[in-house]
Amino acid sequence: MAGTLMPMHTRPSSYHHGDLRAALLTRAEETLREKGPAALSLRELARDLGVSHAAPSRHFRDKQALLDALALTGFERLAVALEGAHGRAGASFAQRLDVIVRAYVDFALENAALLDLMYSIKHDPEASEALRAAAERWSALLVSGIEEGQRQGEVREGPLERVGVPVFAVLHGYAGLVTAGMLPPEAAEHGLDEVIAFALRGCAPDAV
Amino acid sequence: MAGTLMPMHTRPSSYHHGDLRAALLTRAEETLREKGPAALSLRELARDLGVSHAAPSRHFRDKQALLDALALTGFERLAVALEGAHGRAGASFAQRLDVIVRAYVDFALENAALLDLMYSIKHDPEASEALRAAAERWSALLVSGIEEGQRQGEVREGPLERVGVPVFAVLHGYAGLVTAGMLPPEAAEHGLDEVIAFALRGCAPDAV
DNA sequence: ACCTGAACACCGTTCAAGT
DNA sequence: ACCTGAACACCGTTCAAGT
Repeated sequence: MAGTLMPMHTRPSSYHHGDLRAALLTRAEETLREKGPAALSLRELARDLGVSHAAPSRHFRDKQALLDALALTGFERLAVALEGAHGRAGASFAQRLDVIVRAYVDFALENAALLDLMYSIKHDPEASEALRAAAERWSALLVSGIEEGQRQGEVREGPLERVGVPVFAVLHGYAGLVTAGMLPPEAAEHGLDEVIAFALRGCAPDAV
Repeated sequence: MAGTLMPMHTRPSSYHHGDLRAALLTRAEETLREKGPAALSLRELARDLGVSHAAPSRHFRDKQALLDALALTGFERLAVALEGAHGRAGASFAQRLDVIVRAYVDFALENAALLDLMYSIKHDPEASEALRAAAERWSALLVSGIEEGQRQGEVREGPLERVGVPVFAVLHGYAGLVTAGMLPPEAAEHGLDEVIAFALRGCAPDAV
């Protein structure tokens, strides 16, 4: 679909034959990972890619728009990672929860700065629509897992949002504590196992 | 419209007889609350307080130092709020947990931007020492609550860090989800009750 | 001691102009 | 269409100099 006659060998002066937008996002993610959010500057991004400092504005209205787009790709990658893990999980609720929790925490550890960005996006009425949709793609996985667990009798009854919220909270909170370095290393060691066991007890039906 | 009644009883030229540091922190907290972290600028702070833009550097080595100090005051206020709530709590573990969780979430809602800052501080070997101490002042409350609960037989046995980490995680995660606006209003409504019940089940001893 | 004023090297954003 | 170059109004940080 892309330019049929475009030479692939790079001519330095017009290297970005239409994919400057993608190149900006890729580079932004690299510097976010390597140097943190404070080091993200449109002008430096442009410099790195060999375009003028005004070029990015053709693809992102302002800096926030680039951050929004970056968060969006983050939610998409998170969804892909979790869907992959879910596909490899066993049939019981305990197995699915275990696999999803581990995949989420793995993603958080490998993309700490990006995850932070994802949850700190300003909620413009416009951008948040797309973001919420992307975020829901993976939380739907958690929700359907709980729903299935209820059918199997492994999860207590109750409205989905209610049973799901606490599980979402432990997950999100543990990932946040670990990536913020708020847990001493000893606690982080087996902390994840404890969190999973804790969540399972919290989800379990009342004894009869 | 503003000009005529200016003087107050403050001499505009040297109002800060030694408490510029405190004034900077107070004003920083206000603009953090009102206009968000992106709007925090040393130069604007100085302008607001009627000093030169170089004056803040006498009290804070750089911007990060001011943010660190701001986070520190945040942890101190959080500790005070939780200790107050804890003092008013009942004798059972369930009552103490309820009171602490609600106080934490209240603090998170009233100081969303500040809490964000508190947990996103760069961990310089130096600043993090004081920060960790301040953070531990309130988490010690949670830990001793759990310890007491174990003595009362309301909380399952196990090393403190392990039992405490999941509780800390739900708390932190729920507060984060709410302040980030990631929960639909219906879910936020009774979400807190569900989170507390969930945590209690997670802490409960195994049935015998 | 505490603060000022100027200077430096950066920003994000806008806009006429080039190709 | 896509990008450039200059311009504008901001930053944080440093430092000689004032009081």
